[in-house]
Amino acid sequence: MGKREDNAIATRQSLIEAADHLIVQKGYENISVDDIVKTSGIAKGTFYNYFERKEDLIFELSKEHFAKLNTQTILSEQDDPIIIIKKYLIDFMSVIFNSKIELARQWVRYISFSETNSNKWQFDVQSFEQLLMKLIDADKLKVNTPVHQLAQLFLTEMYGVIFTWCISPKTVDPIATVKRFCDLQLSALLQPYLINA
Amino acid sequence: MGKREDNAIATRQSLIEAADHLIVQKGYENISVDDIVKTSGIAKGTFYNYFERKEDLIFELSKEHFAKLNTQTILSEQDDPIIIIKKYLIDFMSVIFNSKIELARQWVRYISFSETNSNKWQFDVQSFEQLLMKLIDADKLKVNTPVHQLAQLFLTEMYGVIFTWCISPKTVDPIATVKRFCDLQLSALLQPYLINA
Amino acid sequence: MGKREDNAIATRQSLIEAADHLIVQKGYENISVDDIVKTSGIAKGTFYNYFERKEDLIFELSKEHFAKLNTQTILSEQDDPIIIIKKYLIDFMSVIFNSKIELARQWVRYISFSETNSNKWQFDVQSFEQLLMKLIDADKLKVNTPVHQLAQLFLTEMYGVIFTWCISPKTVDPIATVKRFCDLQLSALLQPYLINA
Amino acid sequence: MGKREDNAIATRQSLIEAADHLIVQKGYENISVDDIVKTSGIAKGTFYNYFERKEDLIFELSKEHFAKLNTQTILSEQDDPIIIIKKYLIDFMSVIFNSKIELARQWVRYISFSETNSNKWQFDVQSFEQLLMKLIDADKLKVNTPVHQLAQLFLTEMYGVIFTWCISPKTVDPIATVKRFCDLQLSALLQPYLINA
DNA sequence: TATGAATGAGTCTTCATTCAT
DNA sequence: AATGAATGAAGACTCATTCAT
Repeated sequence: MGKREDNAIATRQSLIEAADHLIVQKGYENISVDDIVKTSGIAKGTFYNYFERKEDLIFELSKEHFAKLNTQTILSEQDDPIIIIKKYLIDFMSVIFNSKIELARQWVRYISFSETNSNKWQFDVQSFEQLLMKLIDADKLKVNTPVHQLAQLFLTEMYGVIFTWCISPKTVDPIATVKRFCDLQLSALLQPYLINA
Repeated sequence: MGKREDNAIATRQSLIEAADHLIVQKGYENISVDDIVKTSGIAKGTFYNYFERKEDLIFELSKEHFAKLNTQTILSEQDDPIIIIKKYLIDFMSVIFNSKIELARQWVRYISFSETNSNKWQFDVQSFEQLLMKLIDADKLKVNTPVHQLAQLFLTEMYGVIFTWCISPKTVDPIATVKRFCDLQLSALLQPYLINA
Repeated sequence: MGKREDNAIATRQSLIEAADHLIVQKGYENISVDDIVKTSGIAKGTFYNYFERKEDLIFELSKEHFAKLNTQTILSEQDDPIIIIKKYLIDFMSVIFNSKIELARQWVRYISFSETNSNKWQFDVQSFEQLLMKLIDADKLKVNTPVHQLAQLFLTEMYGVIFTWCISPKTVDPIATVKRFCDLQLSALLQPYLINA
Repeated sequence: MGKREDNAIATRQSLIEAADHLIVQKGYENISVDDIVKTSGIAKGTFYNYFERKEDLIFELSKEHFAKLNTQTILSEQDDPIIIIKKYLIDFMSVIFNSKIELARQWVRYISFSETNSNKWQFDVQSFEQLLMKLIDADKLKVNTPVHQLAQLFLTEMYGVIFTWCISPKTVDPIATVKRFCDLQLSALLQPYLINA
């Protein structure tokens, strides 16, 4: 409501943005509260009015941060489910590819840090499951499609591409790899579950 | 005659083992030289007789770990190339699975840190290429098999499995995932290149 | 209203004073941040709120010391330029002599460390040049007096005295040496440029 | 006698030379026993067979080191004592000037470190006293010449020149300064003690 | 005598967190 | 709610010295 609340929200946002900015430059492990408050121009004490511990901001951040990497599930009006899925996967990879590789690396490092960071993975699997379920609802896939299994399988491939890209950006082209994956395997994998119009 | 030399080697080994032990418990970033020397019962100064900086030990460790994670390419006397490949991939994953998950996590974090660590990936791809070439030589695959492409594809999947396992060990079962991958996709992918006896 | 600011200034001053005190006792190279904070009763971390590195405090100190060592050029109402100059040189030396010898030593070591510390020397030469020029203006020295040359000559002698005093305080008496220098050489050196009333 | 003794002397010398070499590069305070033994290729333990403590070598070194800066008192067959003295002083300064300025700086820093290092100064004063006494013996100076006083006075000037050269090598030309000093003051100072042939 | 591994006190520096203003 | 000075534990690294071989 009031101006005060707005200011408070703005302050909080400043801190998050500063941290976000710093993470890309220095990596998760190497940002200090000092860095954050200096970058945001906010007093150190103020930081602790908003976050009980540094970790809290990091957690907050991961939500903000990886939201950027989330694909919008837009079910195109396309007919062919294979093309729909291919588009989805390419979009998914594009979002990551278009971010800087450093961001992707930080993400890999962060996400593999501990089980508490598995949200993104869970979320991605669920999103893909939803896509498949929409396709089922739209009578484009059979009701017995093993939604969860396929989602895991596809996402595993996606994560593998991201990972190997981080490892060897010169020899791995993420988008091309996804395209190849789709062309080589998609129809084979989905064949049993397709409903032919 | 090498009592002193033996002791020296033992000391060095103690340090490495202590570090190795601690990494599994606390993770890469959270082990201190103090921890290491206390665990190994060696004086702090001694540490620096063996490693110029803490990083050097970490590097040393990574090398050991990488070595551990290398699969022996043993071409079994099996007939069916699909079974041979499946066995190879399962062996590959078993080596990693049998190491502690913390070790795998450290490896993921380390390997994704920068391009300079891409050797393992290159090595793994090459190893798999060699397997495929052996199969070609043994007249089990056609000579036009796209060796490099397939190797990248399979290894990407493997790396994806490792990665997602690190992220979400409770929902991902690496060995089962590899088996499922093989069952669902191997024959489809290799079909065009199989030579039927 | 500046209670906090006042405290901060006091803290900073405590640190400087503690360091100053320690330097006299132990010498430049032998004081540690630990010593300083223990002496001043301030927490170690606080030190680094005020000085980015130990060196910075040392530099700060040098500035203070240099300031202390600067002689006030007060042109006395004396008639005889020789007496005026003698007084000036004795004053100059007294300032240094009255500081502890350790301080002088630190100064010698600091100032000779590199060219970047040559300000004090330049400043001293200029100050003496100004004295001579005032004497010219007051019609006590001829206008063709080689101001710069004489200034360098005299100051070289002064610096030599300080240096040898630091080396051998038992055999060198700085004030007496300056007096002797004046008595033996001043009239001879200035003779050509004196204006007799 | 034996080979053993020779070796021992050689080892000792190696250590001194290595330290000597390092001092010019890194300064008195910054050389470590480690540096010394690495440079000389001798084992660390061996160092302590020759010197009880690091300081002992430093002391040893100062003797060797500054011996280099000692002028050979060669009484030329010149007639005029003023010219003889001038030549001596210029030689004195040349030795220092011809060494690198860094060496001179180290020397200034070292020599001013504490009273224990006053040998060089004492030695220089005595050498000059000897010169003056030779001139008295040769009937070129009167027997009532204040040998010690003049020696101190001249050497103070010399040390002043060295010191200011270290401080401001760009504005101070040691040799020229000595020449100027001699030309301006030598005859005036010696006048009372000259014996005219 | 020569060796070099072992030692541990000591050094600088960082940083998350607290708290009086 | 905002501030920023104060804190002290913890970290990496150095180095003169000892001592068993």
